[in-house]
Amino acid sequence: MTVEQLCLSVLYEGEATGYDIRRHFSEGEAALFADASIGAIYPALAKLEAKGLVDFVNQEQIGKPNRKIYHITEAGREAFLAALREPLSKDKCQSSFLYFLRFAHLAPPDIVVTHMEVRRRQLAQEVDRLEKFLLRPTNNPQGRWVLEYGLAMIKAKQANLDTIARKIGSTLGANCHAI
Amino acid sequence: MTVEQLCLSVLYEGEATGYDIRRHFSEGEAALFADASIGAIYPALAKLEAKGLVDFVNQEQIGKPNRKIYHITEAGREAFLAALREPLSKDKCQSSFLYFLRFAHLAPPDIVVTHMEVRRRQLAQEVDRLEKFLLRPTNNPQGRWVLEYGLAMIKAKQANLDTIARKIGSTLGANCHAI
DNA sequence: ACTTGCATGTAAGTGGTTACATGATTGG
DNA sequence: CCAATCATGTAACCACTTACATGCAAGT
Repeated sequence: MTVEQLCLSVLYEGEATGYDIRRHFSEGEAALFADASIGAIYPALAKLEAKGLVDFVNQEQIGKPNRKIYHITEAGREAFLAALREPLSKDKCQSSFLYFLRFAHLAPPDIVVTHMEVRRRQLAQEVDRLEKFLLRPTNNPQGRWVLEYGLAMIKAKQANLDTIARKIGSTLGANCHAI
Repeated sequence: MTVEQLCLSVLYEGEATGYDIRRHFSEGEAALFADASIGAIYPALAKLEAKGLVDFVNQEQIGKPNRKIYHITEAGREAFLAALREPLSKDKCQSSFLYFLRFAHLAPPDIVVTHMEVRRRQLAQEVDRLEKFLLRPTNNPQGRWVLEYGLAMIKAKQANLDTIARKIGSTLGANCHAI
């Protein structure tokens, strides 16, 4: 799952600019399983073009910057399908929130409360976002699976957060080592 | 969540060698929210020692290599607590499995089936592992929260996998573009 | 005989991130 | 008037991964 492969995967399903691809991984459904920053996407697209896996058309716009609209080539399709047959690397997840929670008894209670509230808000927002995606009728089955997976994860996180929130009062009150 | 901070967090709760710390993030509960490779841990410990945040005792063993047993210093404790007050970076998750699933209709059906089976086995294994951890009576409340969180996530993943497995036969059979 | 576990460490290479540069338009 | 959105790109920097080097003991 390098940025190059991720770009190819987006272009497999349709034309896009670097900027479009970025949005895919920040706001789109692809954000559920990967990330790609804008500073990584542009060099990746340049490399893909050098390899002949993608090409682009320059589109001039009035009042807006030019866009390079990228398309996957036949060689690109083949490369993508070939990559899909390779063994999967193991999933990684890195949660600063969970790390914090693990040592919550060492942090000032007000910070704990703030982090919990922020988390709650973020999760609710994410549920909204995904449910809107699911309402759109154009999703293919695979896209829906991913969205449903994401939604299930977030709802499990919400349930967990509630459980912890209930426990946290007594525990933190009792043996808080923080200032 | 740099490797240095992760090392500090482990040493805050007790002495450990670099090797011990590695196990913490590969087999321990900390694996649920972070990762740190052995090649990153040793340099991190050296830097922490240079900063005076940790120190170590050399322990010679018979029939086994020497161990450097690291301890956190008072300055180290302060640095760790200070870091705990800083804003949280957002959680990242990268799932090759989900990426594959998103494009499963383009992969040969036998590969899809294999990946699903491997996934099922991995999830079951992880449930076992976490449940054993939860049986141990020595966990502090925060440790238990993390474990329960991890368990809830995996069970949600299992439920989801079952749902998809049921759907996958019809969908893949109908519009498989793969060879 | 071979692999795995224990245990430390280095060094080359990679695959990013972050910040910067540019610039017009739209909205608060 | 300032920030954000659209849009591309570069370059310095960074943290980490991977592979290697070493070596003994115990299990298969």
